[in-house]
Amino acid sequence: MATPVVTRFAPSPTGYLHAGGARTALFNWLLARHHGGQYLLRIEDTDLARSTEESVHALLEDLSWLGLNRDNEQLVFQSKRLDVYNRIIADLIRRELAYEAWETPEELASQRRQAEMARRAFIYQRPQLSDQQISRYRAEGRKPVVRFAMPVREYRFDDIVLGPGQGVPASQVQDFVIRKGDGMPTYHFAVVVDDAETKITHVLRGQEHLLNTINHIALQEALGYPRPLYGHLPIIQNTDGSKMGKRDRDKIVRHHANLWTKQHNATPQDLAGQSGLPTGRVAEWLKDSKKQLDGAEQTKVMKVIGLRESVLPEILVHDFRKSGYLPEVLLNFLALLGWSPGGDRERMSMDEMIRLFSVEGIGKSNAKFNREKLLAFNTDAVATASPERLLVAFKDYLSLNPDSPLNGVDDGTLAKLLRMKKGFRLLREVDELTRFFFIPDEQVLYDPEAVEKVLRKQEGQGASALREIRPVLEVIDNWVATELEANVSRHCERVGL
RNA sequence: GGCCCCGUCGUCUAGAGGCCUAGGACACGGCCCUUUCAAGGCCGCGACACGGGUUCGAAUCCCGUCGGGGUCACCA
Repeated sequence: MATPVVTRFAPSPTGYLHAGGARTALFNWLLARHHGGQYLLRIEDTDLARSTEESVHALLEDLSWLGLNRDNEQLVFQSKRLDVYNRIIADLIRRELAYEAWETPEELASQRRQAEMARRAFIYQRPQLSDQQISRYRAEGRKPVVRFAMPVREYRFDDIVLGPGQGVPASQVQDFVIRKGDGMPTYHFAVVVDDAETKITHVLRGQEHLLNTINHIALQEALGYPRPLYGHLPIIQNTDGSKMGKRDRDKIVRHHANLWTKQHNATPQDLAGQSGLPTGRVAEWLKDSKKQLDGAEQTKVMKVIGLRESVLPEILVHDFRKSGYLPEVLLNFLALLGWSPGGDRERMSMDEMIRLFSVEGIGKSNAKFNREKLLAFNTDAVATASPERLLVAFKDYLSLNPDSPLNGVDDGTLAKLLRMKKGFRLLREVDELTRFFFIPDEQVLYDPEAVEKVLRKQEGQGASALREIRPVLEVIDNWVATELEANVSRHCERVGL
């Protein structure tokens, strides 16, 4: 009997789940489900400055929308396990496999600068410190970090995606931090301890972790832990080849905000005032591309400058949900970014993916995120989805778009709207193209292109045709399709249209 | 820059030495349908990065070049 497969997804709660994270979660989930194993969820909140409780909620919400259910009832938070980590670290120090290091971040930064100027990679060198120096640092109030004394040798491991012999030569290994100045363990340490404790058998993660693996292996060897199988997934990129991240949206909003201030001869103060945000915040954000607005701030600014949600590329799972994609479609598409069941197979249900999933089908090269294809998948899926499925999805969409006038409309009517717009691509389209039913006439927005093309064409013939059809429709008692068709046709024949 | 990973149509990929005149999907182009926007139908354009080997035979194996990406945190 083979050992059961245990996988995990271990996000850090620093914001919404993004598409790349969702794919990592999906692959681990699929692997576990395919083998009838377990898929665990753990929260890696060791970064005190960036982790938030809201993010934890957002993460759970996104994961549950996607339907990637976990097998551990109790959520593990690393921040609540300090005693466990500290005990192990104390033991490593006692065995002289780890030690306290006293450099300040500034000192390290300057060492790195020197390395960079010398055009070589920075390798940390453990200084020989006397007891006096150490007590002097202590007296200064310095907080030491703990570093793992990495045995200097070549490290190699077999990657289940990239193949055998992955790793680095001895020249690249260095002692790395396992406990930070604030007392929290680093990712490298906590991940090794927790994976071992929960008996994780397979770790599928992004390729950005490939070289980290040697640190984890060294730690496992020092602690007598078994080594799970590692598989490093190709990275998801934007169409231009850059790494896909949430900055992409912020960049676009900033660009339009700057345009807006120019066109309206406005100041950052004006923008801040109108959007109800602190002036300093907005001014800094406008000129500093390293600063980012959070989701709520972004929405406020977009309202002021008249930027529509639909021009922003979706990056976060939340974005896709808000745009009106079906979760199973997102997952199907994400699965195909770096994995293929072989042959021509593309459109798959969750059950099919579980059945067909295998590590062998995971590719090695990076994949660019192609929204057009995702849209096409969604178009297909909503065209074949049952009315019940669509209604549920539509109501979910509306719950994320509280500003839509369709909120509060009864289910029967929503179902009719969905039927009426058959052939739609995104639920957002149904919303935007049918909201004229539910808002005052003067708020109805006309598509200028359509007005030109239809109403104004042939010297306003389009508009007058509509005017003339009105009395024809008014007198119809039995408001059904056949009746409408008959009356409209008769009218058209009469006036020669 | 050091180290590491990768390299089939514009994009995602199928392809595990002869099944390949390289298949599919999305995009794109044309035609059809349609007084909006879509959806739909038919047809088409389009790739093995380059150079050397190995072999009777290479997209598939080896080497080099070039190109892309990752990493070099008290972030994960």
